[in-house]
Amino acid sequence: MASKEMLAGCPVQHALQYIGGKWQIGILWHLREGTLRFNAIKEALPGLSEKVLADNLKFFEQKGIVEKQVFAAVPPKVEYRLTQDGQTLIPVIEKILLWGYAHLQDERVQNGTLYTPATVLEELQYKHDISDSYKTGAGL
Amino acid sequence: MASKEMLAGCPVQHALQYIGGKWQIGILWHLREGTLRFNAIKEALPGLSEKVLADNLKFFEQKGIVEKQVFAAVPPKVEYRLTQDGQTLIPVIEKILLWGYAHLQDERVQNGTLYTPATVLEELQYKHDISDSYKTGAGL
DNA sequence: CCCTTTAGTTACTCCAAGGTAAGCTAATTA
DNA sequence: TAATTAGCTTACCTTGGAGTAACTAAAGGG
Repeated sequence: MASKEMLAGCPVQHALQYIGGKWQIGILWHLREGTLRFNAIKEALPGLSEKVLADNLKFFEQKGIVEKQVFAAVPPKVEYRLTQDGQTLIPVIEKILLWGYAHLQDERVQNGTLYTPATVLEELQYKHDISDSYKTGAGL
Repeated sequence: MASKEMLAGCPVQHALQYIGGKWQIGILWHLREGTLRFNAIKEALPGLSEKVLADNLKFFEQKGIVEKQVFAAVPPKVEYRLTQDGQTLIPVIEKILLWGYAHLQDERVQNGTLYTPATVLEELQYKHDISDSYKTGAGL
């Protein structure tokens, strides 16, 4: 994270440190509603390895985006939650997610992969598909 | 672009194809208000090489995000503009940019690098600094 | 005594995004 | 005749984000 050759002070490159990684948005998104244990995040994001998750959480913690709470127990229990600062990223991520979802549908419509009329989708999508999948985390 | 191992159908990874690259947001942002020639984009983004710009424009064109118009002339004249589809990314990018700008300021305030009271900034920033730098492209 | 559990760490590899530099075209200009 | 221009392409190299797998601690259960 935080590539060496970055234009200092560029808001784009700054923001990309937090949301440009393959799993960063997914991790933050799943933390949006509360506290999660390490394994809970991992299981919410199939394909995400322990190493990458640990790396990302360490980065977020160091940047004040995520808080870590360690319980003295064996086996270990560690909880992660967004800080107030971290919460500010959620509306940004929402926008990205909405675009991704909508554009994915458009692509399928043009491919003929999706056979539901686009007009129906436009009605449904924002009221049903998206809010549902946001709640369940499906597709993330 | 479009990494091989991508979870098919994941809206996050889909969106990151378009905004996750180091220069993608910058390129799209500078095209937001109209048509630009190849070199105009290049000069607007110091550090961006011709190869990377060409690669990105080719990707965007292929994906229907950007339109290319070639004029039969020597030396060549080529213009790029956002498609309607491409325009849908601008509000997303705006959100990212605003967050990046604000968070950058917060960082400086905490570092003591920035000596203007935060309360003053909150008033000014969204009405002056940001809209100005957006218009001039400063910091991109 | 060994297995399981959680939350990691360490060592290693890989690949593609990105950076660097040179070459190309063909008409115009000095 | 040589340089300049715009918009690329090609070849090459570097880097770091991400993937894989093995290893760890310490308590509790079978």
